[in-house]
Amino acid sequence: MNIGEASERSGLPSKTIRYYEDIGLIRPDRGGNGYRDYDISDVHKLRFLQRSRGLGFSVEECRQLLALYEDKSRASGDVKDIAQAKLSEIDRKIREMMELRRTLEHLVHACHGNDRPDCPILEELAEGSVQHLAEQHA
Amino acid sequence: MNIGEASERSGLPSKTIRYYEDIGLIRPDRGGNGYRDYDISDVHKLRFLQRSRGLGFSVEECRQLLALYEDKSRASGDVKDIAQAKLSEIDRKIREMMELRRTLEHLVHACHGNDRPDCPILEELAEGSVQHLAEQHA
DNA sequence: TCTTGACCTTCCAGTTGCTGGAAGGTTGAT
DNA sequence: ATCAACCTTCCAGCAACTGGAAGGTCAAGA
Repeated sequence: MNIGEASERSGLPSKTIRYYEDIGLIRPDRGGNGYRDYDISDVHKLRFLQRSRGLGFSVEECRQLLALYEDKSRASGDVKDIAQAKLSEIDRKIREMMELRRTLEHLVHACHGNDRPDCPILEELAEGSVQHLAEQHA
Repeated sequence: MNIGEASERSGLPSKTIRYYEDIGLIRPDRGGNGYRDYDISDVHKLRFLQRSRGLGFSVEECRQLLALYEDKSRASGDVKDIAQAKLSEIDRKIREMMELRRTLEHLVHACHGNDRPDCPILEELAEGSVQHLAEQHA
């Protein structure tokens, strides 16, 4: 099938599929006209990529997962390790975001939001009461 | 003061400070030797930038906030609007991440993680039971 | 005075993961 | 014949820096 159909079936834009080929994630055949020719197993891989990217795995992690996916002799522990590392990372990001949210909400509530020029949000950004947060992100 | 001291005092790497100048966020003086010369108000702006970036504002949003910060006649409502929009965005991101976390955790728990080749994580990635999630992210 | 090392300068390139557009070839239908 | 809708490659750009090369400057010590 052509790239357009592979795109529809995998849920990935054609541009992205070509990009994945550029970086060596998939290698479809070529027809006599120079068009890429995808078979069903290519579509499987593309869907696999679409889902794992959607789950927050980086392209490099996806490359590892795909290699494990294709390697029938792999150990499931290898996969679990990658997923678990990603889980911790997500937990960390969630914690950071909640901190962020708390600080921002505090600022928003402190601001009367009228037409007068004094603004607690800018004051705190300038003075540094929110420094602990800013540094957490650095 | 030179860029190194401004860097220390603001908590931003010199590279980043030069970059902020490139994109027009600050305009320090230059000494006779061509070195950038920062005064205390430059350091205030840099700290302001460091904190607002740390709070998740994009550089363009920081540019707006900085303009408001410098404009003594601004209305605090303008600032509140920006902060509130950012708050909603963060809420949305947190919700997405929690979804992600839930799915990943499910996968990790389903996987026995031993040396046998069958792996529930890869199976689900391949079969698409996590599709609802992947699509949320697209 | 010379030299060393820590600064500073500019410019160019790379990162991640695509996305957009230009310029052109192919295909299928009317 | 021609038209749209495909497909191809290549080049450029997004955010927000970061790294490195090549070179200028400055202060202190031998």
